Amino acid sequence: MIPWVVLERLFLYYTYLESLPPEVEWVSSQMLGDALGISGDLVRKDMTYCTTKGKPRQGYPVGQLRDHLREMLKLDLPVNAVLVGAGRLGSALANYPGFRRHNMHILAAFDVDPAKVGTHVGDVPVLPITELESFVTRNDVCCGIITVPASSAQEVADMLVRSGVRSIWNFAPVSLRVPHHVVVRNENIIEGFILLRIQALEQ
Amino acid sequence: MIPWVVLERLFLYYTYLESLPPEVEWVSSQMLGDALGISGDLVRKDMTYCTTKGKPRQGYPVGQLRDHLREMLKLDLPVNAVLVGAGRLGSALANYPGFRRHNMHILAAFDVDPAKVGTHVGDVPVLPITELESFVTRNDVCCGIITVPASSAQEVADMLVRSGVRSIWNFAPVSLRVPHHVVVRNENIIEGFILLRIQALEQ
DNA sequence: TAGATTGTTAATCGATTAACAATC
DNA sequence: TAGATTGTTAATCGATTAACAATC
Repeated sequence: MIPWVVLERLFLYYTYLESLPPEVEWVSSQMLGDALGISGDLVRKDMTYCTTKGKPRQGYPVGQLRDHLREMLKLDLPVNAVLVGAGRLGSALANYPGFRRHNMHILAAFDVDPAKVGTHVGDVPVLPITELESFVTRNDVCCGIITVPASSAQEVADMLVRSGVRSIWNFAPVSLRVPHHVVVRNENIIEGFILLRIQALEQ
Repeated sequence: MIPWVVLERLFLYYTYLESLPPEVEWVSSQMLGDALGISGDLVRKDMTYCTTKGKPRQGYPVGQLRDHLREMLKLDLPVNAVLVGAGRLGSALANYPGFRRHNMHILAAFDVDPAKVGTHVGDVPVLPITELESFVTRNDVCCGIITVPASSAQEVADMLVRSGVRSIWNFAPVSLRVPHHVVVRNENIIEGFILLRIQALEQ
């Protein structure tokens, strides 16, 4: 119901509020916006999605707003995920401290390489890809993270869909085809770079 | 001049055209769109930014369009970059094969940790952070990639700006403040996850 | 009180979709 | 020719910005 663009900004607000020292009790739309490169107008508009109300001349109550955003973004709800592809990127993600802090639990990584099976990436065990589907089904995994090469990404996505995940986070540089009930987010690494270089070269 | 959203899609088109077998000589807007989850209408609209023209009943000439997109996106122009932060994510990026394929050269990585200095991530040498500014100035580096923790990201960004990079690709979960002439792309890893979990949980 | 800041409505802007004549 | 597909214009949609009355 809340548009994605708004959700993204709500999460930015949340992160910023978390970073404030505890003695800061009020924050104005202007302050919030300036810190994040967003106009104060837009911040106030976004706030209409929150039940937390501001006060003229004071702004918004930091603690209350932060807690409310935390609830809206469901940050307290634990979510189980698996990683497919235990290469360097997979390993980096498995160890990303932000995940645990936000109640995101990567239960296992899967790989085709027999040399990797049985090892760990961080403290995440690497299992054979053949066990992916039964593992997902048994462990209430709702999110699959794809960090395999582009050539096998679709195949992995199909396996994840079959095993019942509701969302896929794709780091392979391809567009995945999945049924409507599965949400996909493409994180096309190279694309960011291309855009940056174009911008930088044009100046 | 071409809007970012369009540039992103042009790159998707390019990637798709590259993946086609050589015997495919023509591609219609419908085909292109279907493969990428984009409407044919929008594909044709995007094509108005290209000088390559399509033909009624045939579509667009694959080879010509691909070459033209390659030129528009300046994929042949080599670009030098440096990596700041030689942790797991930095290491994953240093070894990402797509960069070299797209003429993106990561010349060096920088880190504060003396244990890392002198080693390599992939075939990229790790240098002390104190040498960052002089290295960037001497080697015509136009892009800095930040993979340090959030707490030191702004400091690193300031160093990069001082040394004259024109673009910054930021993987730390903070909003960076930089002058107008520097382009920043934030790749806030955790944000993608948060959005996915909300979508998946709401269904 | 005066002034800062909210909450909300109206105006603007830009991107996508729809429609359709032109064309091979 | 008939039909598929382009290129382009108009309509729609949604997001951001501007404006301003309400309020503490």
